[in-house]
Amino acid sequence: MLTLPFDEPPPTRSSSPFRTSWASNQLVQSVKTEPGRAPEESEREDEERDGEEEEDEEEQAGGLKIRGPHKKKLSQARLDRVRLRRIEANARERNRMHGLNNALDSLRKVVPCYSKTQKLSKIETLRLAKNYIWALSEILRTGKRPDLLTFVQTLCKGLSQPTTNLVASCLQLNVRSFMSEPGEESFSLYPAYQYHHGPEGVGSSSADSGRPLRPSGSFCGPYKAPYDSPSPDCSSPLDAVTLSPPINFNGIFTLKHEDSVDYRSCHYGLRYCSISQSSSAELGPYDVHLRDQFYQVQEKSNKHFQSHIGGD
DNA sequence: TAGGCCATCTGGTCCT
DNA sequence: AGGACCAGATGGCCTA
Repeated sequence: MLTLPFDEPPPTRSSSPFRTSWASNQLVQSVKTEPGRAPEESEREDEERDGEEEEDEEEQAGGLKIRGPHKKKLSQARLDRVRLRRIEANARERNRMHGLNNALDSLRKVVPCYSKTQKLSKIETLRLAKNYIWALSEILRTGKRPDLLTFVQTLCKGLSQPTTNLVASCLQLNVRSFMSEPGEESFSLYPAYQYHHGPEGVGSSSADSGRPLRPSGSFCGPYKAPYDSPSPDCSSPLDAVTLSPPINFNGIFTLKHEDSVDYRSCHYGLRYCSISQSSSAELGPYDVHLRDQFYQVQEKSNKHFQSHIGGD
């Protein structure tokens, strides 16, 4: 019998059959009885264990070689050693995957819409992170700030509907406003501004009324393609005309998080962004600021936006 | 109940 | 030889 050869406690998932066999700490037995283990493997090992004098019977089936090169018979001691190594390898693999999952958790915390209660799946986390990186890098590259809706659209490219919904709800956007294909009749935009202030505060889109969606000189001018280069998913930039709500997404969204995030500990994006003062000013409220400037700037930005809304 | 997601085991490959 | 990495297989859990 082996004791746990690993410094890490067993995984917490008690329902796993592997976990059960692991917890039982019955080395050989676990090898024999592990669910999910191909039965023929166990049989093979039994043969190997029992018939050392037999000449590789399992390698021949109807005259066809079904396994690799001729193998030497393993002594019982060697067999035990192989099993031990297998179990150690399993533990290492488990730890490796735990490390990978920890890294993914870290990633979840620094992409938009982090929530402990509604975790993004692994694949969605990676996709969102990729979109996020791409969008931020485009902002830095062009020095232009896209409007919120476009930013969200970019973030959601390639994401599943549920994740898209999550991002949208985090940003308090009407999902339909950016899920609809450009050109579709239903492509109306009801961003957070309307969400908060009602339709009268928004009016209709500038496409069907002469009235701009926001005061001139406000945060977002009439829509322009926000990015010069295609998105990572090779979609064309999405068309949108929108009014940007007072949401900061300089890597940090003002979101409806169930679990509030301590942004001071999440200085994602800020570490590796060194932007000039001028470009920083140009970027406006959504853009990357040095960490120690963040709260100050955010407050200013929101005030600025509020004053526009109030005066409209 | 099907499908998505996940944790784990496993054997193969590559590298040191 | 042994560790890291990878992909396939398997089975459990959860949700629509």
